[in-house]
Amino acid sequence: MAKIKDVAAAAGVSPSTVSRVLCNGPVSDKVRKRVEDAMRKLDYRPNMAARRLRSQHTDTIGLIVSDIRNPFFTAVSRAVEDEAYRNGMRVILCNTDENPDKEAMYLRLMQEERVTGVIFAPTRQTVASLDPAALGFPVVMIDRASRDVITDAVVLDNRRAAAALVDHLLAQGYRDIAGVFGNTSSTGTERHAGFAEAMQQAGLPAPAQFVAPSVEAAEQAVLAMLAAAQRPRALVVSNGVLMLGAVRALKSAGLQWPQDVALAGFDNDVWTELLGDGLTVIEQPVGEIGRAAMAMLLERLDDAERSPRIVVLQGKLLARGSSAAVC
Amino acid sequence: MAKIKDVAAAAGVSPSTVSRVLCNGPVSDKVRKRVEDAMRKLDYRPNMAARRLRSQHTDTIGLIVSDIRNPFFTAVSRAVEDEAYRNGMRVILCNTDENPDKEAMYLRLMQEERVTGVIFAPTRQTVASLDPAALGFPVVMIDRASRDVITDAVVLDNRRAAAALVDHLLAQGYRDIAGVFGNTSSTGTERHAGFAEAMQQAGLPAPAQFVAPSVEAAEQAVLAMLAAAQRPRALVVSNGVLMLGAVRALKSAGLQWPQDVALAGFDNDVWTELLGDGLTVIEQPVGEIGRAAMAMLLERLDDAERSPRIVVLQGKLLARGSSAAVC
DNA sequence: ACAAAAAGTGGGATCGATTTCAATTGATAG
DNA sequence: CTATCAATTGAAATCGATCCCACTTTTTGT
Repeated sequence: MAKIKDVAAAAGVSPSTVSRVLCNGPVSDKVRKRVEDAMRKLDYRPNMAARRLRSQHTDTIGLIVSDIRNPFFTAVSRAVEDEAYRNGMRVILCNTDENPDKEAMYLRLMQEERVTGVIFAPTRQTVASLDPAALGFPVVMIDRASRDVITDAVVLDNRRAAAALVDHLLAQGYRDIAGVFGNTSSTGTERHAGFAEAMQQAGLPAPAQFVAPSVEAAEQAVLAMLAAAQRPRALVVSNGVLMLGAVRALKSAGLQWPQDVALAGFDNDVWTELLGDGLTVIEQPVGEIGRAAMAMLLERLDDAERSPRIVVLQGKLLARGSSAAVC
Repeated sequence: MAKIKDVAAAAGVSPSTVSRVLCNGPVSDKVRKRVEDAMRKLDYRPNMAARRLRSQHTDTIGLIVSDIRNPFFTAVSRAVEDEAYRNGMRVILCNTDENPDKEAMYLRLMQEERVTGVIFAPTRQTVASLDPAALGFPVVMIDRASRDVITDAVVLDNRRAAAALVDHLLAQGYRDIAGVFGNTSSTGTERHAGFAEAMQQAGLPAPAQFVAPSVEAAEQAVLAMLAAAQRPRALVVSNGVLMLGAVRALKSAGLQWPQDVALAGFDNDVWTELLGDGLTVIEQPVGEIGRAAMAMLLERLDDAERSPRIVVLQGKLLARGSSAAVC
């Protein structure tokens, strides 16, 4: 494979000059053309490892999420990658399965890669123990954020969104409402807070379950809730993955929604509108979240000193059949 | 940030020796421990760019798919990444949107990265024009493959699977069966072939539509088919994305399945089992596809000379309500 | 106990680019 | 026509590791 020296020789210039046309340095048009021709002729491909080593910037960002199969993260990832490539950067994607050990390992990996920055959806545990300053690269958190702001972050207004679901259910006439929340992320905590607050404001108890963030865990939990002495009349579910579990539980218990149990949750996954008359959900602006995260990262790279900020985006309530008022 | 020289100095050894403990070279236990302590003390992180440049292997693979948001590719990606990280390799993910220009651009990028290998789901157009030998790295195709084998590949037995769907529908008593297929990938072509063959064997006409691989395109096409003078009694749909379009079309046309139109397709996406009594689909072994692709790549790296092979995996027919016999 | 083989270690070249600095060329002004 | 300055270009150092080779130390066999 041709290297820069070969191109230089073929074009009758020095390697420095070739490098300059590569980096858009000052080169006369005549020479530039000659060099570009030589590159084409030799089918030259600059060696990224060499460039990165010498130039000390990798133009690579890390994207660390729990599981790319979660449609929320799938959509965010796609947006992040589009933005990244548009800005000439590469993306390294990591799945942590909400496992703090994997998170630590991938953060370490990011250091070895000397990434320009990282977009990260951390577990609560990691967020509590993380020292972003020691990492050596800026971090933008997504979906989840630390209580006391230390890094940039892009999150949904989770409390408000959860409260909106509750208010909607109340308006539809439901009273016995229970909640199911993920137990590993701050998102679950926040949504629970919004749920509890809204219920309290209505003078109602706010029974809630915290479960592992998997379909199976949610299914089990919801099955148990449905089998309880007095089953809730409506369910608020903290995210799309758990919602899938809830739907499975209802189906296997032979229950209908909203007739037997109303449903409302998060994430406008493609299938939610197809089920019966649709599931009522808070739609998250997934594309915008990814783009905003990438934009914040770029701004941070421009100005390392500016104080960390949190972008809070609003969800959109899509009221559908699963929370319809029962006659 | 500490470099290898600093570690060497701190441990009182030469850089060569530090490198040896990094690469599991021959080092006495005593010295190894001293070096590891120094690494810890200095919080040393090897510079990947430097290692890659010097060692001439990047331990990086490219994964080029049309869209990570397609659940099929999401699942395959996850499997590929798990395997890759298990083998100490990194993954660069690229979305091409079935666009040959983007495919070419990403392949070029892979060359610049000097990737160890690439796992690639190409469009028909690219597969036809691709010269794998000129790329400089091995390619394993997934989901799609060239007619005349030039590279390793992992694919589904598409003809058989499509035929299985047809046979199933026939067995359920359906006769007027139409097909909807993607027009950019060999997968669509193959599945159509299986569909047409099976229909022909039954002495039936095999009306088929080829559409762009998007939900919207499928929705439009199916709407048109449903509005036609004599609408088909059953639909075979070539993949999960198109199936979503078909379902939307049926819904918006106010038609029920299987009462008005039976449905059968590909990809056991989570939601397919939740819709009514479930959608009949061919389940692809998505995890296995990813793992097999990664395994083939590793084997190829071991032995560049062995002749290319294609791994053909079988799909599994999940007969559900959408293709039930109507009384 | 001694020769031969193996294991461990260090020195210095090297991977392929960018960057710094100095040199050259060309343009402009006086 | 020459002095000045800006625009191009080249030479050589450098990024941070690995690898080859030579040298020293230890182990093994007899």
